[in-house]
Amino acid sequence: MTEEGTLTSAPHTDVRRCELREVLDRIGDKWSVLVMALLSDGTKRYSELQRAIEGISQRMLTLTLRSLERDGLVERLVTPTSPPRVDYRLTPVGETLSGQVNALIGWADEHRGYVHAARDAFDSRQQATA
Amino acid sequence: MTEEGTLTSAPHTDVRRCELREVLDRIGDKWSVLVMALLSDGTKRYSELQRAIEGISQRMLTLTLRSLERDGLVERLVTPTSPPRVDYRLTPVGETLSGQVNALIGWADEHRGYVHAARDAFDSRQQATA
DNA sequence: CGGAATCCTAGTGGATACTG
DNA sequence: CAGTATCCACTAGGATTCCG
Repeated sequence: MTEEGTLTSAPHTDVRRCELREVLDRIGDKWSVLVMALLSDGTKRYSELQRAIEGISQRMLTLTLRSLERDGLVERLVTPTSPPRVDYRLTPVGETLSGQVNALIGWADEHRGYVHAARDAFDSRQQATA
Repeated sequence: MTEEGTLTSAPHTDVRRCELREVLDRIGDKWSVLVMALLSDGTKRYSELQRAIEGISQRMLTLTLRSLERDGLVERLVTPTSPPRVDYRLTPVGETLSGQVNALIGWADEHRGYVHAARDAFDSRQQATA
């Protein structure tokens, strides 16, 4: 311990850093939470998701669903008819994460005005400087 | 309304989609929440953050701090001495977001075992197929 | 000390075409 | 319908250098 105490703070920060990164890697991507938000309304087919999300490519929808399935947050239900039918739904754990995300949306909802105002103020300050 | 009702679900989803994207863009990047987590322990200097986060480049630390400041989540306090001293701290709103992030960490903590297990199971299933 | 500017690479994700 | 495969563009972010 070469003279710490003043610079490095609470060691628990380091511990939590790892899992923090994990969640963020999980939900921080472009589509995962959007898919989960839709599935929180109930089971949906692949094509339903594709149309509902609008802007997502087939590639990304598939990749997103796969990784959600891989992590046990979404379940894939295949009905081997012709044409095939595949439904997706949240697992119980997926629902809990969806709940957390909703809390985050709540925060955004509550503070969006503040953030936008701060942003505008900052930008005009910058322009004044430039 | 050209035959909806069966495919597109709850319209509130669309509404929330936007703010959801905004929060995620805000906290989804590589460093923002890490910086906020550190600042939740109290005011810190630029160099303290740089050493504490370890792995962050000067460029990214500066960019991260700037965007957090821009959104009114972090405050920048300059002491024009020589050499200069700059401190950063969370704003009250920044603290509330930090709280949300902590909730997310809580979720990760609680379910990390489940997610890892699901992941391993999925991967070995894939390998069996291949 | 606390940055800004420039350069460059790696990974994320879009467009398109093809398949069971 | 529900994907897979390939190619390509963009940008987040790292390394380095310079500045007040």
